[in-house]
Parts: sequence; C-alpha cells; structure tokens
Amino acid sequence: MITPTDKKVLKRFGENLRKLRKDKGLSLREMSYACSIDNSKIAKIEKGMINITFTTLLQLAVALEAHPSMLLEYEPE
Amino acid sequence: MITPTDKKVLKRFGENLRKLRKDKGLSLREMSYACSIDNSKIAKIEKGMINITFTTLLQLAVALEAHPSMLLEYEPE
DNA sequence: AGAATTGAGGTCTTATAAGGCCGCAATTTA
DNA sequence: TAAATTGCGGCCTTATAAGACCTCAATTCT
Repeated sequence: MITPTDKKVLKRFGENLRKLRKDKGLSLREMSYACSIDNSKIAKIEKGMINITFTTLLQLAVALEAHPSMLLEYEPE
Repeated sequence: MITPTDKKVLKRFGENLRKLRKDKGLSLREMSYACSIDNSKIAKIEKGMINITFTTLLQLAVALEAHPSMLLEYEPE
C-alpha cells in the first residue's frame, strides 16, 4: 500500500522530473513521443500520482537523454 | 507487458544489486530485516524476476545505506 | 553428524502500474 | 479572435508488483 510518506517522495520525484523536462524544453506530448509513454501518464508521474516501475524510469531517462541515475539526483527535501 | 529487453535490463540490475549486498556482507534475511522487504522478494529482484517500483528502489537503498542513484550506477553491458 | 543459516522458488490475495483513449479548460500562437 | 497546443484528470482493462507465508535443497557452523 502506498503510504503518505511514499506520496511525498513520489511528489518530490515528480517535481524534479518536471523540471528536467522543462529544462529540455519538451511538452508532455513531445516527451511522450520520445519515450513511448502516454502524455497523461507522464503528467500523473509529475504530479506524484503513480509509483513508477524500474523500466518506466529508464524510459523517462531515454526521453531526457540522461543517465537514469540522474533522475534521482535532486534535493530530497 | 514486460519485453525480453526489459528482462535483460532487470537481470543486469539484479546482478548489481546482489553485488552491492554481498559487498556489504548481508544475507538476504539480514537485508530483508534492514529494509522491510521479504527475503524471497529480494531474491526475485536479484534474479531479475520483477520490475520493482520507485519506492521499492528507495527501500533497497536504505538497506544498503546508499543513495538510490547509486543502485543505478553500473555497467549496462 | 546434526543444527542452523541461506538462497531461492512456489502460491495466494490485493493493490496498483501500465497502456490507451477521451475531453476539456487554459494558454499560446497565428 | 479563431485555431492550435498543452497540461491534466477521468475511465477502463489487463498485467503485474507488493506483501506475506511456506518449503526445501544446499551450505555453513558446531
């Protein structure tokens, strides 16, 4: 079950993801196209609404042309 | 659906996880205790049998006393 | 040898991620 | 201002992760 603490962690991850996407100047649909993940799903991830799997993390990294570990390097807060 | 390519990626991740655990001198049960993940599940992860979620990745990092991103830093191969 | 530890697979239930589509309000652009 | 783009939430089905427990063969320890 997804705890309130998890919620917070996912939200923080989402915020960072959003930042990385913006920095790369991509719209949700552009990013969607770049990694084959539905744009609405990416929106949900950025909102911290879903607990993504390992493979989804890798897909996101592809779209951002970054190393997967980079998506985890942000201030936990 | 989990593709053969995903399978390979998960397997590689698992091998690395196993290495990290061994390096820390932990048995599956010890690690299980350290991160509240059933030992049989950790075994499955190491075997690349499951596509773990973001929160599970964080839990594993706790047991290894490492930054989550570290679990992703290995030779993709 | 006997006991304990360890890795690992199987099984069952429940929660939820994935995948895909729709629509709409708010921007942004033409 | 009309038209496109964008973010985003809802909905549905299917696949599968999570979580918990059991068993057992192979090691390792005593």
